[in-house]
Amino acid sequence: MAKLQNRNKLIFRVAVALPVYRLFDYLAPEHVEQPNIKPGIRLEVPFGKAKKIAFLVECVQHSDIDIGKLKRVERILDETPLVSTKDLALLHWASRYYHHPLGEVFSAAFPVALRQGKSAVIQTEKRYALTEAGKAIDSELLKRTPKQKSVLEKFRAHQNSLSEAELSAWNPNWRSAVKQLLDRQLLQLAESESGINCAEPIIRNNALQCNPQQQAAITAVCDSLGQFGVFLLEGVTGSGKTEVYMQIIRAVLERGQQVLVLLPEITLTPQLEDRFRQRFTVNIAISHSKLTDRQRACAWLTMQRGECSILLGTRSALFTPLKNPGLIILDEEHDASFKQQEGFRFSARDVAVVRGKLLGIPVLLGSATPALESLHNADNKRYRLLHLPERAGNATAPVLQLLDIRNKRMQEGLSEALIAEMRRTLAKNEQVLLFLNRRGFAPTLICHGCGWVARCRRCDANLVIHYDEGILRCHHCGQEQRLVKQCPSCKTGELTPLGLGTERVEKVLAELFADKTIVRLDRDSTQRKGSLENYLQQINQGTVDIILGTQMLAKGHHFPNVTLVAILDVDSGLFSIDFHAPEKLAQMIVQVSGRAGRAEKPGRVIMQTRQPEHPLLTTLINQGYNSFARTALAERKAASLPPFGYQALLRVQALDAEMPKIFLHAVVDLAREHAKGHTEILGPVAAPMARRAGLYRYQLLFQSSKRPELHALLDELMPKIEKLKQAKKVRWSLDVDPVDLY
DNA sequence: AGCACGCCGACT
DNA sequence: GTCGGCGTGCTC
Repeated sequence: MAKLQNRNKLIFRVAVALPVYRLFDYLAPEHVEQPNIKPGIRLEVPFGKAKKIAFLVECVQHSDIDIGKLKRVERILDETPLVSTKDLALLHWASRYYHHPLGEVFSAAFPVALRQGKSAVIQTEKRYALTEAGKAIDSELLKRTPKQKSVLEKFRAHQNSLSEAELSAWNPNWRSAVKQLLDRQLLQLAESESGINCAEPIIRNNALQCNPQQQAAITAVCDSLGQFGVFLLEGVTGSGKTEVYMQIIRAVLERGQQVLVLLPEITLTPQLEDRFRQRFTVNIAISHSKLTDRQRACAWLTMQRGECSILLGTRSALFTPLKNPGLIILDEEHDASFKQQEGFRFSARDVAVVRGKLLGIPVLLGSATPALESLHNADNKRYRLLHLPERAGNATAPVLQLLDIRNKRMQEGLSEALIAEMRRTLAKNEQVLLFLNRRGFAPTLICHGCGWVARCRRCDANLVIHYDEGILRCHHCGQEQRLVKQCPSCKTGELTPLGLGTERVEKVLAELFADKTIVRLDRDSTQRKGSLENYLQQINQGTVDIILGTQMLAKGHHFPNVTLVAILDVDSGLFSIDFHAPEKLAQMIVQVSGRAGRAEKPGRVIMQTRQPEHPLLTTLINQGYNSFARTALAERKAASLPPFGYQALLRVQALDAEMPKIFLHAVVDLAREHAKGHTEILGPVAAPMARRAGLYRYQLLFQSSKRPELHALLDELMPKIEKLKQAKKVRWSLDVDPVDLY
């Protein structure tokens, strides 16, 4: 009966941004004819008591839900889909591959403003600039209106022009002063950045001369424009990858096509943007997490309409629609920040490759230290390897050496031999860079009397001493407490800092090199906005002698006058339980090394170690990253680990200590029903950090030598997991191709 | 994810 | 006697 009634009814099957796998059916709005309606458009639908934005997945004639219970779509937000059919196919693929709800995948592809239902018009930001009078006026004349004076000076400090967002970031109460300055004709409305028509020609004629390897790489990709192909550009630091990118981009632009350039989170320095703007006269859009929602929506829409030709962005920009797609570049492809680590856990690198395939365009992956997966794909001929062995210009590669510190006298992590090398370098007026991947003063506070250790109350972790702030801080949940003076346990023992952090090294450096300028670069010292840029400027002006820092030193920044790099504690990276750790350590060493010797002065890299015979280190030093990678790949193969096996990790956490385990046992029972011979179910086991931020954590690893078999299992399993009654009592998420097992 | 419905403790 | 705690269940 119901089925009869349902005939000829137009039903919209939609995805909403919820952590549920199923789709929802709605009656089409009145007077809507199917041929006009295409999947991908945004809709407003009544959902429970609220209204929600939904994405149309398909139009159907029949629903499994009783037609009387269907609600009607409230409003159609887009006349035509904002994403192409091919990109819709990409989103469906990603939802299937990562076993993540389609609505949330759609959500990730749209900028915040659009997924909240705003109309797809570009809200261009107003931009203000000093008038000629404003540039000329002596700011002292404004001293009786101090707010206007400070606004004027702000404009002078920023090339005389600022956007609304930039002003708001500086001082939220800028509007009245700006209005007064507009009235006084010291300020004017400037041309907004987007919407300028593409000027001819698209390139300024300032390309660099390329060496034969660079030329070969450019030719290889350019010959493949207009068709799918993946290229892995393996080029050491300073080998001129960016120049290769730019010359290929030029060829794409000349075909009237657009380029998507993806960069790791931290490397999105203005440096690359500057180089692109100097080279290309086309409109360039920028998209990363530090921009406002409006700015990101603007970048997304201008690319979608073809008003910009190049997009420079981070992971989340991957799904930006392109009117005329021509090329996807993903720089530093090995970088872990391309993997989204929460919610919809996707690898921007892997999805970019699939996108290139669907769009029929080349994908260019670049790195000095390619991921083992990528090298393996090159071995299989799935990717084509392009090699840039030479450093451009006269720069010579840095020399890597191990410094055996066994039984050596150490001063807060610095051996005497290293200190002597530092003095020699500084005497030549050259800079020294010290790398230690641990913030704070010391990672442990221990009682010399009774052995008590300062632990986080909410995590299985020690509290880190931050002397400068007078606190103990947990680096996993952020919890802080006052630095205690007396042992809370025995009340008598002496509290001793154990281990080494950047703060502690900074203090000893200040004693050992009292006449030198030392800069510490880590998350703590660069928290204030712009302070990192400030420090980098000081370093490049040569007013800094010793640079000390964490991970953030390893990426992107050029320090031309640094001739000595020291990695203070290379050993701590050698003994991680995660099988990715050797790869990450080798990449880190090579990346840090790349900071030295970029100019004509040769660079040296000293690694302090108590494991001077460790094969990872000796292979890397004597034979280079590629040989290390070969060895590591052979080990992965022997153990059937990725990329020779396929993994998915089900993570669970809950306030209750037992629930995660109980839930995972129920999952294992379900999984055993479906698992085939090539797939193993490992666990449940406690997560390496069994408690974090007050939640107890367990995990279950699926591992298979056959990817289709693993995915078939997950296809069956995930909807059933969702319905498990224990699932409501825990927070769970699936991570396909996990890159860290924490 | 929100948001409401639904049974057990400290308050006017 | 009520206000409200967050456990559980649903959303077309």
